[in-house]
Amino acid sequence: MMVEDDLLEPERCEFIHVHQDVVDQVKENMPDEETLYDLADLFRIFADSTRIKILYVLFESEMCVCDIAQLLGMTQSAISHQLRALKQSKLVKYRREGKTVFYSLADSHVRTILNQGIEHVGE
Amino acid sequence: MMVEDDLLEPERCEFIHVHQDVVDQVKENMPDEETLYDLADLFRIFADSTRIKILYVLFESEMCVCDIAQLLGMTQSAISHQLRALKQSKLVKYRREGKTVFYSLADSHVRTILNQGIEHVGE
DNA sequence: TAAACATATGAACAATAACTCATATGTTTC
DNA sequence: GAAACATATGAGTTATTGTTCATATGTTTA
Repeated sequence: MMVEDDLLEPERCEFIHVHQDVVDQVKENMPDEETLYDLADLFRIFADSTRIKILYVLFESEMCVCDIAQLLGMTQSAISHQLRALKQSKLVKYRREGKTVFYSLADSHVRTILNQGIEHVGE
Repeated sequence: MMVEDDLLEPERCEFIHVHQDVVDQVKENMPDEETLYDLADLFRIFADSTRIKILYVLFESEMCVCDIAQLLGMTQSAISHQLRALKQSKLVKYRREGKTVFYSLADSHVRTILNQGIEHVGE
């Protein structure tokens, strides 16, 4: 009739081996769940080569959607969708000038993050 | 009989507006395709909160798979799969001691990248 | 060598996401 | 106001991925 608890978690070992103070340190320094999800969402933006290309383009100059599409050899629609993602993550900002919308980098962390990435992959 | 070329690319504007020297700068500073894919692959590893948690855990101490699973309240299998991804990206390294495998951080860039991310999301 | 334990991994499933296509919105010019 | 242009966006399709489940591999001890 009674179901044993340990039967429900068969894949984890029973005891933790590291010292309690390490466990405490981990819990103290671990960001809260919400921050962790925000972090993952942010890095997901960098996890696509099209978006990385757009960021590299914007390193040089602010630019309209049309020019970015031309430069990267992609459709206006595809670029616009990706700019939306970059905008939502506050990595780029924009200003309108007549029919044209100019995008530019919004954040100084972008360069550092990409540079550290480049260093890691070894280029 | 002949199909016009411009009918095949209806979504891009015809001309590029920025000056040629900007175009040249972009092409000069843009990493090559392979590097861009490697970069995207690297950031894809950071794009998951489970893997970020594992990295934060390893900030404190090297640790066995079992302890990481316990600490994060997840199955051994799930953690092992993610450690594999982290290993393949050379973000963690491991050493075997009897039945136990200890994982630790392999790269100093990890902290910088995560710290910049934290700063960006504003914590 | 058998049993117990720690870890790794293949397959399946559900969820997410990039691009395309079609179309809508916003702005300027005639 | 209509036409032309620049940009944005919803829906659909295909591809990718995180977790679970079952099981395999590797190590120690009896």
